[in-house]
Amino acid sequence: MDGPSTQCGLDVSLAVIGGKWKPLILYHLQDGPTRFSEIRRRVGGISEKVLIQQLRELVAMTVLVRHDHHQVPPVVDYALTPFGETLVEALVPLCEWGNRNRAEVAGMLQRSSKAASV
Amino acid sequence: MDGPSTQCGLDVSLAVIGGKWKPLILYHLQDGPTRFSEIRRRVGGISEKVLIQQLRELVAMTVLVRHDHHQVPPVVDYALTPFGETLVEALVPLCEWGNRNRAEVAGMLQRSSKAASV
DNA sequence: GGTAGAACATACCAAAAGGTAAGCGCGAGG
DNA sequence: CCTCGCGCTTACCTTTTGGTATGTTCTACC
Repeated sequence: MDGPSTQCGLDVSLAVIGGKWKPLILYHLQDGPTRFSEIRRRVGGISEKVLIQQLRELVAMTVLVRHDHHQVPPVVDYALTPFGETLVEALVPLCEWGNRNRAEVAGMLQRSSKAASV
Repeated sequence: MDGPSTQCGLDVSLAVIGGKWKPLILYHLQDGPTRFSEIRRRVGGISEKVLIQQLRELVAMTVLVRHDHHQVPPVVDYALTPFGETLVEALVPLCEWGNRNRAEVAGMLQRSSKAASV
């Protein structure tokens, strides 16, 4: 039942980084292992529920590893796996594209009255 | 009101290629101007309503141009703009990543019982 | 005449994604 | 003792997204 859409790898990537937050989360994990609350602060605007959800999914895809320090109060951090790092690298051009065209895109979003805080 | 998420360009890119279909559509337009019905066939699995919707948005973002041949029955085609081509280029690594890891990711999706026709 | 196909529009619906709010066990700090 | 913060969980609700079904205009084909 493979549809004709199975020729390009984008469907695969989208299955991994789909959603509003995953790419952002990965981006903010580039500097090494990061604690849950720190990720939350860095990403900004994401709710705890959604963040955990996304982190779990990324861990399930072996893009991240969760490290529980077994302390109380809880100390847990998340880090990119080598596999995850290859993903982040594939994400870089898109990130740069975004930076290059931030102003332009922001302007367009405004004009189509879909204004956001971009 | 800029949140801390405004440092990386991914939010901008996501604003343009967000959604389940846009990256696929762009991919399938690489070979030049393509007619509506042909895009639909190539992408596969997308409904007319959604395709038109996505195409309109991409046109609004000046990623695509719509060319109406003013014929009846209707003949219309869509093509990447130079701007759109830069986007597609930024998408290439992600596409390659997907192809390299198709099997692995497919396996993981299965194991997490989220099976799809990937 | 009936049908098919082009490129849409429109109304309505279901599913998914995301958001809000509350609470939990527990230790540190006031 | 009260509260805060940690890393979650749960229940519930709203928004977004995508999908289905149908209709439209017109031409070509059988």
